[in-house]
Amino acid sequence: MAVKKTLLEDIANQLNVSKTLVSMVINGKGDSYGIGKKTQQLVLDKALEMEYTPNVFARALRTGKSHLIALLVADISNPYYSNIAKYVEKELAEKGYNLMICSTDENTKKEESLISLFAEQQFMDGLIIATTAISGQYFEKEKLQNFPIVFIDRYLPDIKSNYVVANNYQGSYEITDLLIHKGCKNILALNISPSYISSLSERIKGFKDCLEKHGMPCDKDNIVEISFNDIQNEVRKTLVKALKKDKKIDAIYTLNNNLARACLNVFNELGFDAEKEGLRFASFDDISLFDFVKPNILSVSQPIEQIGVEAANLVLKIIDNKKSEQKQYENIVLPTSIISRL
Amino acid sequence: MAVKKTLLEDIANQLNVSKTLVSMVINGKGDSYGIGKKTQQLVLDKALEMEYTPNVFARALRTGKSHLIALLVADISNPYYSNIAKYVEKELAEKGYNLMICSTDENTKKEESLISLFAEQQFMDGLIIATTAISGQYFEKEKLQNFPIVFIDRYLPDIKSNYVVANNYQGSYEITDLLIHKGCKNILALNISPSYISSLSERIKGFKDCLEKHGMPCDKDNIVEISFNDIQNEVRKTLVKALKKDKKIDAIYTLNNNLARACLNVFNELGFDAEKEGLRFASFDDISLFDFVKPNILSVSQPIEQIGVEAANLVLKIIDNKKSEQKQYENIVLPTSIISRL
DNA sequence: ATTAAAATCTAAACTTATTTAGTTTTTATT
DNA sequence: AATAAAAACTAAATAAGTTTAGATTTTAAT
Repeated sequence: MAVKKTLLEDIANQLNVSKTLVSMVINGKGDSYGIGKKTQQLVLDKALEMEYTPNVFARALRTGKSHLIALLVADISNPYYSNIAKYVEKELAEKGYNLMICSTDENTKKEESLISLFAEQQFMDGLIIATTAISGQYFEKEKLQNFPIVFIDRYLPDIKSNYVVANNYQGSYEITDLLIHKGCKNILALNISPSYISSLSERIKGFKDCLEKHGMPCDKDNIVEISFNDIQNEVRKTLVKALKKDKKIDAIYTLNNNLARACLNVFNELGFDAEKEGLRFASFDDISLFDFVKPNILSVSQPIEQIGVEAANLVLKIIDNKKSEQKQYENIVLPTSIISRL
Repeated sequence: MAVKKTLLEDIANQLNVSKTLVSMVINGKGDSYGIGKKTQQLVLDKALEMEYTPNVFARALRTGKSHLIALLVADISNPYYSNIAKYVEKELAEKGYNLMICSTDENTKKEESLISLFAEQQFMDGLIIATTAISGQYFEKEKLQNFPIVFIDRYLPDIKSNYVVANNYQGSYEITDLLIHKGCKNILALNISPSYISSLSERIKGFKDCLEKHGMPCDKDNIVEISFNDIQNEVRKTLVKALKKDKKIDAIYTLNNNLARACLNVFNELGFDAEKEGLRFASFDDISLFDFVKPNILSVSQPIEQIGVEAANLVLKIIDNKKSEQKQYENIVLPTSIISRL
């Protein structure tokens, strides 16, 4: 009934050679092990004929390499992550690796249990992660010390690590600068809490520094933290309050695409026309559909393809370096660009 | 230097029992194999203390089960797929399975090689796929006969299979009906070629049937096929021509979200204001940002969460049924809803 | 105190590859 | 033809679990 798979041994039996030899040839080590040319061809032909595909598990068990890389993100349905995932996958596929994508739901416990599953028994050869961790503590575990990890989007300032991130500080500084040049005097920045995440804290820093440089005050009312679990409601409350204040705001700057979306929803709910009211709207993260959204969105675009490609190559590099024991860290910071839509 | 992992045997040695016993207890089969209660507790405690995590490969090699499900989609950065992925992942995680997501780039060769890798050596316990295949031929391969596969989004009419799809026919019929009720007399439908894909052909059928029912002509000019590899350019050409024709079109209906995006791009390029020109815009697939896009988009929304959840459960069900040898197919067709935005 | 029955536990086989440490065969040299 | 060197090949160990078949040990019954 069930078709049984072709094994190395089946090929060996058909050709009256050892499975050792077959294994060597299949793995392209025929020459280095001094297997005769004709024999090699025979094996290759027979393998094709019998539709041989190696058992991934037996191979990984023996070699300790799975040729799998995991990508852990908070939410794969977020276009920022799913676009990165696309490029990571593409780049890895070219190098003979498969990618396993998992969502952690911004849940640190889930993140840790996945890392444990993936790393501790070398299920994965490496890991690319947009971590939700507060501190680097978990990653200092002895068992993770030798495991190739590349952080993307965010890094953990308290530990040494390999990471690939956008220049969040500069992007944020520049978009703030643009708003100010367009005449904005009272900008409301919406941030996500928990805001310890490096990318967010740097965006905030860029925002503050820019205000300061222009001699503009930045009181508490200018930055509101929205808690991740209740974005929509908290944004609504915040906007309703901010829009009817005496000292009217003339720009809203959301620190990520989820917040931008939430704001747009509130505008719709309230029937608020930002453009008519002379309110500028800016956001970190650029999404392709922003091109068609009203009001116009000024945005900071991250080099998504580059982040994906660099992260993939960095993790492979670390895997290669593992043999040579020297441990050093690479930190890649990529420039953002401003999409001005005016 | 490198920390060595805890093995079953390490636990066994510490407790002076056999690794057989440890394995049984770890797998929750202590009772059924008649292992004493105290012994079980000892093993569990020791395993925790030594931070034991089983080697996934050794286990999978012996049992033939990996507890991995693969999700193959054409493009993970398409929000339609990434949203489905999110729910599939969530549902599977609850049942103790991990999901591996891969993009095929609408490339049939890549799709086949991934399926071969995943299925033929039981790398994966099951597969959920939005196939790019033209026919069911590849899936009739003997080696795939016993492999749990669930099609999503599209199915292959020429073979029996398990699938979970939206009711493309009805969704398309309804949105066409809505356009007509709004007074549209000359609708331009943009389709993707290759259009043999079941979801697209059914959408076209719904469109045509609805026109016919209303006694409206549907000549060749009403449906244009855009080839997948050059969407943007072909859409531009098509629209430029259509907008300056004598018999002016009064609605555009794009058959998926990629086409919608391309149309919006062209509107922007041309500075064409659809609303002012009295042109309605409709699209199959609803994307959350459509809420804020100008012109207003009438759309067919697919039950994304439901598709993900049903697909996950169906593949698990097939895996369970495999033992009992009876082979029957489940075809789940879920209703769509119209988002009218007027 | 035996013996049978029930309760616990274990040795060894098994999963499918890779790798080590050889062995056998062929070729070249004297 | 004998020997050394090179080329071609292989048996067995190994990776880390699970499962089978059977061995002990304990308890219960006479």
